[in-house]
Amino acid sequence: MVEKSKAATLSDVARLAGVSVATASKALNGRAQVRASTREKVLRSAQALAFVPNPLAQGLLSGQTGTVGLLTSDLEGRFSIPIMMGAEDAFGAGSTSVFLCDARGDAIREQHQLRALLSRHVDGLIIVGARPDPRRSLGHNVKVPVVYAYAPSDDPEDYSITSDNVQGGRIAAEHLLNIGRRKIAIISGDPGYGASHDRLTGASEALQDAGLKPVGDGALFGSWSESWGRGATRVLLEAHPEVDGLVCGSDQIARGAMDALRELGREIPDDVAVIGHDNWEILATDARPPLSSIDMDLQELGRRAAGKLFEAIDGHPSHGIEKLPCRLMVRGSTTPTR
Amino acid sequence: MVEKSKAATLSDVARLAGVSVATASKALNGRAQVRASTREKVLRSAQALAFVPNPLAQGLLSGQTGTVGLLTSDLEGRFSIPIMMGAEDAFGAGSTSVFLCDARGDAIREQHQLRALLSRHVDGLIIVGARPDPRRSLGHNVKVPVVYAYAPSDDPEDYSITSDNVQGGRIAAEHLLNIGRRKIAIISGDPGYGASHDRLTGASEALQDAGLKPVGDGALFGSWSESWGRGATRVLLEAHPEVDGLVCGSDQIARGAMDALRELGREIPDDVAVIGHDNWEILATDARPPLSSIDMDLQELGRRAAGKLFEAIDGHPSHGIEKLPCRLMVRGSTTPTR
DNA sequence: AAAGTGACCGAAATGCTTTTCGGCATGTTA
DNA sequence: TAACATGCCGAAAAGCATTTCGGTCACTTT
Repeated sequence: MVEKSKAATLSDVARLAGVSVATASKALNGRAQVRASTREKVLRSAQALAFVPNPLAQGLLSGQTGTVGLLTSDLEGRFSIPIMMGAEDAFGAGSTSVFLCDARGDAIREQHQLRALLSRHVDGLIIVGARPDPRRSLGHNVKVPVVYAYAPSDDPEDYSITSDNVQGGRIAAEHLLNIGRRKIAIISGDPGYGASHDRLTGASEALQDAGLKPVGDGALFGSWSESWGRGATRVLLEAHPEVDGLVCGSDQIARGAMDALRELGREIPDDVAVIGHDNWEILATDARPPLSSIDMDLQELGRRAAGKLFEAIDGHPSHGIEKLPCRLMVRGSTTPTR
Repeated sequence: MVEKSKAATLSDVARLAGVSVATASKALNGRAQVRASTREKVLRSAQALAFVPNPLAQGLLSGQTGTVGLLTSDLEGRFSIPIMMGAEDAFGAGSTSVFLCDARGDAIREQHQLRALLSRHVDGLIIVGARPDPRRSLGHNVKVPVVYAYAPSDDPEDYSITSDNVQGGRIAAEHLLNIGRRKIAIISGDPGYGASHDRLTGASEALQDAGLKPVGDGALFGSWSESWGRGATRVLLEAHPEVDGLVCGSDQIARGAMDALRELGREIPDDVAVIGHDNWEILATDARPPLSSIDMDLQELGRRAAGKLFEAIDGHPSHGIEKLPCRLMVRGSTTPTR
């Protein structure tokens, strides 16, 4: 019942309805020059045969294929996935299908995939980066609209949408301020990532606006790992035992920090409140206590990217870099019990 | 330089080469009835124009589109991703493109996506499940080859490839035996998952083969969470302090168990060795000590699924359920230091 | 020299849908 | 009633690559 034996064609429908294929086409597409009764007949025939127009033939004629390419530089990256979901969500709702390609972080491979997609005459492209730092533009000789998601293009003529890490860092720190913390330290992530610096900038600004400075020198860079979180926390607490709030560059770092705090005998969140970044559910919800975090709303980012691509395909392209604000997810690690 | 201004067609090539489109086609496709010098001319023209045959036109004629559908029931599930990568890897190497669809675990939505894929005349389908329990078959009225990955079909006529959880549980326990542990307990996961039972079965068999029985009653079911791992470990150690090895149903459980063990003052792995399942890098490698685990080799599973789908498309379908063996990943949690 | 044999190339059909344009028939107006 | 307008439908082309089949030309054979 999923598919008829041999996929009915338009001429099958026309024959059954007793009209020409031209008339059948017009009837099905709502063209004007068809009598109501004729249209009715055609529609019933199409229904009976479970007719679905062949997209290949349609595309051959119109030039539009109803497909888009989703080219990720790295499928492993957990950030690409929600973006893909959002995009797939937005497209799937219409009648657009998504070609998935993974470049494995390899530029050669990316070129290859790109050619494959273009040869299939995709109507547009979404380029999903693995990390939120700028990447090289595909250039203007690609004749279909392109939207860059997560990793913005280095060409301001392109349209890119990425996460607002400065704002994310800001609301993380503001949240700790809101629950009354004043001795707030910041543990950043890998200094090779722009996101590390942006998040730090945002958090620092928030503290500054409150007339405060981060405890320590505010430039604790390391890696995105739990062990860095543990190590940094120990060093930090040794030098500044007065710390009562910790803004961490990622959830992994926060998990490590929480481990270290527990081993140092600090209660979370009563002695020290901790907030992470990324809202990586599996790490955040199962922590002790559950970890508050900053959600980058990546699925929404994917949806927006898809929406912008649609607009560009319809002839209304955007330009520049759009930053999607992050959202605060409050959990036990910043909900004082006393 | 990525794409010519307007996509050269075969007749452009033919005109430039001074031959007919028929001859040009034959020359490019290696057909016999073309003089070598003519073929040469055509090839050069094609090169000059960067000619790529339009897959739409090709597909219209041949019935084959060079596309397959990848229908996942749940993109969030971290298990689908490596499988997709493997499949995309296998297809991308050839000239097949992959349509990605996410059913969000909804049967209605799945039907919708399925129709969309079939209307696009995909040459085959890979159905990726979110969990390794059997799922309903799509049935035989789908006229293209179908391969089920991770979640097997309930119809033995279909071809499915899934992870061998019994074998995975077995090698986990065997590994602990190999490093000399004899008081081994098993903490299973969610009893609603067949994988929980299978992994338990495998581990129990291994112990039995060694003339041992699992410490406790061997039926500790709970959930796939860290907190379950913590709780179960505490209960277990209270009743059976002699435990020296722990087979956990997942890496999350193992992480929880390790937390609890540390709080109980047990050294890992010297007092108690711990092994998880799934080899979820982010949890396993950053644990203290790094967590040994069982890798389901999901990327290979995806590649195999793609390979089998190719064979089926070529007219050589397989049937039944194939189980892909798991691999042991040894890390610090089972590498005694004294 | 006439008939025959390959080798090689091109016209045309195929696959399916959409669109344009011409044509038929009915109804309307002078 | 003749001329015209309108509404509706169908033939045909376009979009592109592939394949079949018929045809041309050069060369061989008798």
